[in-house]
Amino acid sequence: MECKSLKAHFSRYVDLTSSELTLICENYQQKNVAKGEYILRNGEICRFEGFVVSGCFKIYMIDMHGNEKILYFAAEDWWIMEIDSFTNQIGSSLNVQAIEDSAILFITKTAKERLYEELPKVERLFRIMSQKAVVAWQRRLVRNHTMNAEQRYHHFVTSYPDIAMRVTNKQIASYLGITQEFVSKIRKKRLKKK
Amino acid sequence: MECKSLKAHFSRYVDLTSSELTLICENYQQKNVAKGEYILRNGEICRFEGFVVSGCFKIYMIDMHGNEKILYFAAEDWWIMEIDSFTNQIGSSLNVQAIEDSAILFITKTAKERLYEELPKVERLFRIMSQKAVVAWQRRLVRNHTMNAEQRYHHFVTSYPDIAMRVTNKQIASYLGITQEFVSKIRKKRLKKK
DNA sequence: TCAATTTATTGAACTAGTTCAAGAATTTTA
DNA sequence: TAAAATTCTTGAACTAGTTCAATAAATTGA
Repeated sequence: MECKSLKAHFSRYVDLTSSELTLICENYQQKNVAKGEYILRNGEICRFEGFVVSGCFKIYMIDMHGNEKILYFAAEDWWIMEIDSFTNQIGSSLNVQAIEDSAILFITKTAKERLYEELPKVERLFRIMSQKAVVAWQRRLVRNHTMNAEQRYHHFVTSYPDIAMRVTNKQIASYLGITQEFVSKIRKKRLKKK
Repeated sequence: MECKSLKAHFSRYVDLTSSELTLICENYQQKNVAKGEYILRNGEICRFEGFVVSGCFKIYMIDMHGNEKILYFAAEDWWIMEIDSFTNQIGSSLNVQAIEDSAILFITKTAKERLYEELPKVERLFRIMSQKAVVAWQRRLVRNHTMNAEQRYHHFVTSYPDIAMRVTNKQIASYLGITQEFVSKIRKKRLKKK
C-alpha cells in the first residue's frame, strides 16, 4: 500500500527500520472521504485514528450556544483523532468533517492495540508525538492570551498560508475565536496597508 | 523512599505490579523547594521531570510585553516539566517557581531514558498521560473561546477550589487571561448575588 | 445556467474587558 | 513590630471586539 507520507512522518520522531515501518503501515487502510462527509460526529465512539494523505478536514465542537467552534484544521500530514473517545471508547465531543475531497489512512482500535504489543517502539512514537502536541496546545493558549485578534490572524495566515487559502474566513474566525465580521475588518485594514 | 502518591498516580493509568512500581520510583529523588525558589527558568535547559508531593508551583511564560502569563498551577499530584526543553535539551520557554514551601519527586533525563529502556511499560504510561494532557489543553482552549471572563472565573473556582484558595487573585487573573482589576469586579458582583 | 444558499463586507450602536490612577488592605521583610 | 512592598478594590474614561441588519459576492445545486 502507498503510505509514503505516513512513513516519512513517523521517521521524523523515532528511528525505524524499513521493515518496522512496513509492519506499522500494514495496519493502516486507505479511505476516500468526499467533501462534506463526516468521519466522526459528536456522541459517536471514535473507532479509528486517521492520518490525512490529501485534502483537508475541520475538527470542531458545538459550544453551549450552539455555535461551531473549530479546534483545528487537518490537511496533509496531520492527524485526525479524538484521543479521549478512541482510547476510552466513550462518546466523542468532537466532529470531524471533510472540507475538501480527501484521502486518509486509518487504523482501528484493535489493530492499534495489537501494534503497541507487537512493536513497543510504537508506544514511544506516539508518546513523543503526544508530547509535541501538548507543547503546541500550550503555545496556542499563550498566543490567545498575549496577542490580540489582528495579531492572531496575522500569525495564522503567515504560519499556515496553505491552510489559510483553502478555508473560508468564517472558518478562520471560528478557529481564532473571533467573529466573521471582525475578520473582515482586519482584512480590510491589512489590504489598505499594502 | 516515600513515594506513595506517585505510585498511586501511575496506577491510575497503567496496571503495574508492586515491583514495577518500586523499580520506577527508585529513579525519583525527593527535594524540598522553598517558597519563591525557581526550579526552572526561561532559557535554561530542563534537566529533570518533577512531580509535586506537597506545596504549589506556578508555571509561567513572559509574554512579548514583559508580562507574566501563568500557564497552569501545579499542586499535589501534578507534574512540573517543560517537555520540549527536557526531551530535546533546548532552552526552556517556561519558568517554574514555588509559590509555597514545597516538596517534589524528580527524575533526571538520564534516569528517565534508562527507565524507558528497562521497562517499556513506562513508555505506555507517559504516552497515556500525555494524551490525557492533550485533551485537557484542547478543552481549556474551547472554554476560552466559548466562555466569558466571569464564566471562566466561576469554572476555575468551582473546578479547582483548593488551588483558588491558595493563589492570589492576580495569579488567577493571569491564568484566566484577564486583568487583576476585572477579577476584582467579578468577585464583587458574585458576592452581591449571595 | 439560473436559482438558492452561504459567505463576505460594511456601518452604526453597543458591551465586555482594559487602562490608569489612587487609596485600602494584606503580606513580606528586617 | 514597624516599614516596605505587594496586592486588592473602586471608579472613570476608553477600546477591542460584538451584535445586528442590510447589501454584495461567491458558491452550490438541480
